Amino acid sequence: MPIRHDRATPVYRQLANLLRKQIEAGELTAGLPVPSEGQLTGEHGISRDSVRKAMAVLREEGLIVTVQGKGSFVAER
Amino acid sequence: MPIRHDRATPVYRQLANLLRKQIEAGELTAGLPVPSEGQLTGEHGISRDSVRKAMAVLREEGLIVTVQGKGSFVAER
DNA sequence: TGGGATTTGTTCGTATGTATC
DNA sequence: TGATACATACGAACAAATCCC
Repeated sequence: MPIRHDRATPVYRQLANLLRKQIEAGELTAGLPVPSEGQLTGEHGISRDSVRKAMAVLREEGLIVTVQGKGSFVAER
Repeated sequence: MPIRHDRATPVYRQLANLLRKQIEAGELTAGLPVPSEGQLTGEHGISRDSVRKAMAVLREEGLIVTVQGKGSFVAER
């Protein structure tokens, strides 16, 4: 499901929802990296700003852990 | 002409324009290296980010070729 | 064999400006 | 007014390739 510029749900929330589903479905595995900011901006055609906001949401939910210079990783649970 | 932080033309575009002129004027010769990222950041007082964006522009224009660990070189034509 | 220096490649961190809704 | 979104710009850390001694 592509991300839309629709006024109902912000782009960054759509991405956060998408990634959350992939984590819960096990498509993104604990300990392994989530696609990088660059990857996600390219894949979805959105700005880095929106990607980072989405990651911030997941980080606050405890679903990912982020390390400067390395990437974001699916949290162990 | 020094590079300015002016909002009309981004820093990285200014540098791309500058280097393009030097290539077209033959001041930077085919097969020889373009100044390194470190050189360009120092000379112009701009960030590596901006330098790399400028190089990306010239690379897409086919004016330079870049090799990791070696540098960027003026393309043969 | 090894290590150090240089250079580009990749990643996240932060801030600012602009535009839109 | 505030939230959203994009672009620009600077920093910082880490990774990989190349070169030389």
